Amino acid sequence: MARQNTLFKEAYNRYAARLKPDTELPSEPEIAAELGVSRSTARSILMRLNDAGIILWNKRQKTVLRLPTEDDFFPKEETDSLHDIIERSFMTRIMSDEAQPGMQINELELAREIGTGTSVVREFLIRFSRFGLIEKRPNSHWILKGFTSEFALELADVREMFELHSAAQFGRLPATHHAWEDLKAIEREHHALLKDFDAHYRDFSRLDEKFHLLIHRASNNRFIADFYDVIAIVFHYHYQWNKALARERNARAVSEHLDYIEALQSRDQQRISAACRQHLASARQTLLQSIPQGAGEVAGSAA
Amino acid sequence: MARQNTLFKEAYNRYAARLKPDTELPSEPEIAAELGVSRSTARSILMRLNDAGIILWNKRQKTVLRLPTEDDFFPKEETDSLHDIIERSFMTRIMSDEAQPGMQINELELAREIGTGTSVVREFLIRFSRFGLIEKRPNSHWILKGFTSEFALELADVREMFELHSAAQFGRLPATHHAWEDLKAIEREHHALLKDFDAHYRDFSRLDEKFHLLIHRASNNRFIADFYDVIAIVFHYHYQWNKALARERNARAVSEHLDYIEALQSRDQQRISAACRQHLASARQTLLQSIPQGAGEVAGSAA
DNA sequence: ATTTTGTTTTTTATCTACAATAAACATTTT
DNA sequence: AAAATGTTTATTGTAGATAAAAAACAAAAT
Repeated sequence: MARQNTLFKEAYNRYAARLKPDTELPSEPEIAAELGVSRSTARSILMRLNDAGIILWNKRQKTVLRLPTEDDFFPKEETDSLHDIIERSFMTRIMSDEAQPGMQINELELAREIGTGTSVVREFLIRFSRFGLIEKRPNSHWILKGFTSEFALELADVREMFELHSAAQFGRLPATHHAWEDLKAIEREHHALLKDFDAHYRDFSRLDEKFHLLIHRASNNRFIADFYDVIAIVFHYHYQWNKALARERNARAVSEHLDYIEALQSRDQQRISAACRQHLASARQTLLQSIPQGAGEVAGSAA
Repeated sequence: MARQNTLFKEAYNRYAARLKPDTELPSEPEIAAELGVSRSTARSILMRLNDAGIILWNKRQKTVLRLPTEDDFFPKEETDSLHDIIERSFMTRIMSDEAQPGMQINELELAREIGTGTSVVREFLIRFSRFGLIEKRPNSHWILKGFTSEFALELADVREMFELHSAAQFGRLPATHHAWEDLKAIEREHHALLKDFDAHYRDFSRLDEKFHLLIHRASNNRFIADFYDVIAIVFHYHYQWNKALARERNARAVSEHLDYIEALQSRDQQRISAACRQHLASARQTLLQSIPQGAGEVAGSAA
């Protein structure tokens, strides 16, 4: 098959879930905009809802007849985009113990294991290469550089440069800028998390990402924003993978965040810089401690 | 056809050009290593050299009979890799006046104009997107963000952060490190350039790239190294494109480079930082001055 | 006159096939 | 035995085909 209609299925599920009984649905362009898809896809969704007897569709009239049942939804396996499937599958492999730095990556083999064509895998690898974890030998294979301590150090260095810059910019934002409200909201979320920390400390990673993203946005720089994707993906899989001492780590990070937020709100560049450094230094520590031991010592590609 | 044998042709030309009359050629693996290709490709080259009567090849015996003539070489158009062709073609379009920021990029159209398949164009665009000049709308087209003043400013900001960091690292390199010799050599090249500046100032761009690359290498950071590709490509096409005032610009840059080199050699972090800032500030100026006027304002193309 | 729906066209995402190239294996030569 | 050559196999790079999705165009309804 040339292409899976996962977008349609995913959007269908999304829309079906939010239907309210005995209501009228808006116009096609409006539905499309709500779902973030084209009108063609929106129409396909309406058509299927109509066929399933969930709505009655006649030109402008679109009446919800009943709520969808479990059976009306597409199963979750069918709604993942190919790109997400490959990313998950690939990251799991990269973070596993079998993955040794210096290892070759075989496009065809990867494609077969994931159950997809080679071109998608290929395009994924090209996109993924900007994360610095793999490298291409032209006319030949990819090489896994691996999640090594060198990687973590290089990542942390750039992160520090960028975040110091962004945090300084943040401190210069005019008082009317909406980022200040966003920061307040994030501060409240931190306090809420602390209220019942034992029950909620696992939610910290989401909040962490949100906080740093807000800061990086202040830089208004596409290269910094793009680099934040690298950090986000590394931390995302890193959190999933290394759960030891999560409670202590997160507790420390929350308290550092609160200092950092306070410093930002003071708009005192000295304080901002100090709080930022403090937090990033301990984030660096955390990342380094989670590197699989022995990684980096294997096969330092000579060729 | 599935694939062009441009690698073979390019390597053939390269090898034919360095043949010396009445000599014996080394073993196949040795030739392959010299050319940076696989033994299969090296053998194809030998086979063709033999067929053309340029060498006599019998197992281990490979005697050069005559030097290749003009006709023996493949024409230059046939030795460019597809990737290079696409890059050139695409950069020319991007830098041209017709290219307005916000414009859509059509894969199929690009492929047709370049005379190639869509997959190569697609993969090129994915790779190219890290330069921050284009952006993808998922399930839809690419958008040209364009060579605007925002782009130049964002690029210059990151460049300054990275180069200050790298230059500081450079200053800490042990005296035995070969980078110091490389720096000396580059210093000499600058002086040589100055000797007959009017005749040679156009060679400066090559030297400029070499100099900054040397500095960035000291950072030993893959993200900084990767980012330098962005700078290099922008400056490469920028130099080609904006030749006005080249002499003055280059004269100024050479003198700044010499200060910068001296500062590095002093290993005094204060001096290094000052010289680096000085030079990057004027590089930023230069880049900004070369932005096509009106870029960034999508609608009206002023006369 | 603008918005909505109906219909058609264009473009992207993905798969498959195949030549070029690399890599592996087998045989010969030193 | 080690290195070189000869031969076969595996993998990448690229083109072309096709379904999904977006976009454009046309007709109808407010």
